[in-house]
Amino acid sequence: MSQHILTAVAWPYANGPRHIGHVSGFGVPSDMFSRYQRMVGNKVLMVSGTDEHGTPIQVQADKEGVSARELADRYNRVIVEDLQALGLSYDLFTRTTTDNHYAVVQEIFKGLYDNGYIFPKTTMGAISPSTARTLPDRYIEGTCPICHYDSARGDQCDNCGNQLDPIQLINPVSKINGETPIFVETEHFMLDLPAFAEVLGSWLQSKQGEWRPNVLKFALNLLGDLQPRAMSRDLDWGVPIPLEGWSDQPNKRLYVWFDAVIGYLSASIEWARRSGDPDAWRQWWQSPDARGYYFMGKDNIVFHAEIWPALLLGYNGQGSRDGKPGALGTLSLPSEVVSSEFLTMEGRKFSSSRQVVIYVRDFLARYDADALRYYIAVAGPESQDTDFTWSEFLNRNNGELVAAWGNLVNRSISMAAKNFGVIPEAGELTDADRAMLERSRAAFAKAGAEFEASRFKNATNEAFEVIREANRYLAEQEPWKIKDNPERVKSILHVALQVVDDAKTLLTPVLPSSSNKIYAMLGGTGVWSGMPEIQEVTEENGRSYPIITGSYEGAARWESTPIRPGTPLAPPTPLFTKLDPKIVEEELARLAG
RNA sequence: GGGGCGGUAGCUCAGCCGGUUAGAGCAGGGGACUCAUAAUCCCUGGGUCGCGGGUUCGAGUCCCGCCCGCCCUACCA
Repeated sequence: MSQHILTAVAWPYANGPRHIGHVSGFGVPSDMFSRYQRMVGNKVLMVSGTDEHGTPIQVQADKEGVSARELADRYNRVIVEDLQALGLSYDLFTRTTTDNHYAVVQEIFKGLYDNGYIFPKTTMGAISPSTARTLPDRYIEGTCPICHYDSARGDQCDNCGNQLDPIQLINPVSKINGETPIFVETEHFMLDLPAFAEVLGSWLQSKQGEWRPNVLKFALNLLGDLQPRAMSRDLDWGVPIPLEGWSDQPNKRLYVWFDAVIGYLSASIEWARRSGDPDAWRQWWQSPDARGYYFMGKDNIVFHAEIWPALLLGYNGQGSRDGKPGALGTLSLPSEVVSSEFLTMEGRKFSSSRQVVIYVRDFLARYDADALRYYIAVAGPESQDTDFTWSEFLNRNNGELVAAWGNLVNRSISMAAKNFGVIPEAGELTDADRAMLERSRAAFAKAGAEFEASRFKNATNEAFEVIREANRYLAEQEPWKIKDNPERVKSILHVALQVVDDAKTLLTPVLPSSSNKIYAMLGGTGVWSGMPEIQEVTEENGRSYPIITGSYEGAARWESTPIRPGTPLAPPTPLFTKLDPKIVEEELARLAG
């Protein structure tokens, strides 16, 4: 039975290029999941985009002397190009600065407001006297009033760990320009999170045994101490507040996180409009059979397991104040929140400023996308922090991708091409032949269950066990030694090629572009697993921007497909590039400086 | 300070509800083979499962304490 699956992928923040840690946390895992789901016949809608509002972008833009929009435009394009180059199969990758996004965000805000879940509150905020801009707590530093540590942040003291209000700091200064902030009264809209405590609690309880325990535990733990949370900021770079007396205020905008999570919905709506059926998004958001999977790094759990569900519940009128659904109708909560851990770089945290980083762009300039995808699949931060090292990358690439998998493809096809020029027909099968074929067929159920559960390491390893078994099979059968028995050689190579074909299917979610190549090598026609493309689109207001989209209706199915004897075979060219061990030192030198 | 996660062979990691001699891949050592990007295959050495207690007939596997690393702590996405 075909199901509708929403793959909601965390939105990369557009204040700079993204590094391989980012894509290992959400991009590649969500793509492997989506490709697998499409192969089993489900209707996947995979959406994301760049997150472009908020203070960090404004601060970065000020530093560079450009407008926030110019900065966002620049990095939106860089990120779009990088994610496309990685082969991430978004149905739509858009951005948060579109008219559509603004409209959807404002609709959600109004729905929450009308249902009584958002209320105004006056608080004290810090502003910079020279720019008149609000300073977020993070950007204020001073002496801790409790332990007298001299570089406590406005929100918390790193030394004693106490949470602070920036107004308590002794000698507060702006981290941006060193001036002393002034504190003024300011009015903001608060989301009434406590009104959702009960319904969130029972919703989370119902996910017991279904979600990863770390995500669930974390979310349940937060329930105990829910406080109203500000959903607006004193800033001009953001979505205006859609209420009379507020919408025209140049310095009141919705909090960036409020608008960012709504992107999943707005992007779905934008995708539907572009597809020609403006209501098509409802099949993923309003059908009780549809499932929504959200992929992100662990730092985002609170927004996806707590705040986003609360926003949806409030919009639906399902919190303790009740209410009724807004104009879009009742919206579905996440089915699953899949959070990954963090990748570190040669034992250290990624840090752009300290050059402990490798950007996706730089990586792809020197290495193949599938090489990175493979590393992430098999050694990524799936259930715990993992360390990226260049020597591990070299080993994985040369020892596994090239030596085990690439070589199996190469030796099988090249023997068959050289001896017969076509895919040979099998004669009578031996026990060993049948065992080999059975082993590879059995892998579909096993690896499939692993992909379904987002356990990409296990899924990939299952495929590699088939590959190792196939190399062993060839070593034992020794077709090169029985040239006098061509019928037996045909059978052996037929079996080997069938297993190669199966393994390329098993690895399609992980290695789409090399699987496409193998598909073509074995005589496949048309598209096997679709690849994303960049399209330039123009808004009604005349602004144009790049999106990632694509048609992913390929031939790829999650099953063993019989190869067709007689199909012409050309001598193969290597699939993967073997790397010179010298790259390890070269890359380490780049890191250092 | 509070919460979460992790600490298993040289390296990267598997080890659901506790159950026979603790596993894989890579690296190391020895051998075989030559179809293949000197790839592949076979054999092999190697572990006080962070530390200390406890529960149990029996504990990497459960409980308590401690040490170390990482993440979050809600105005960093």
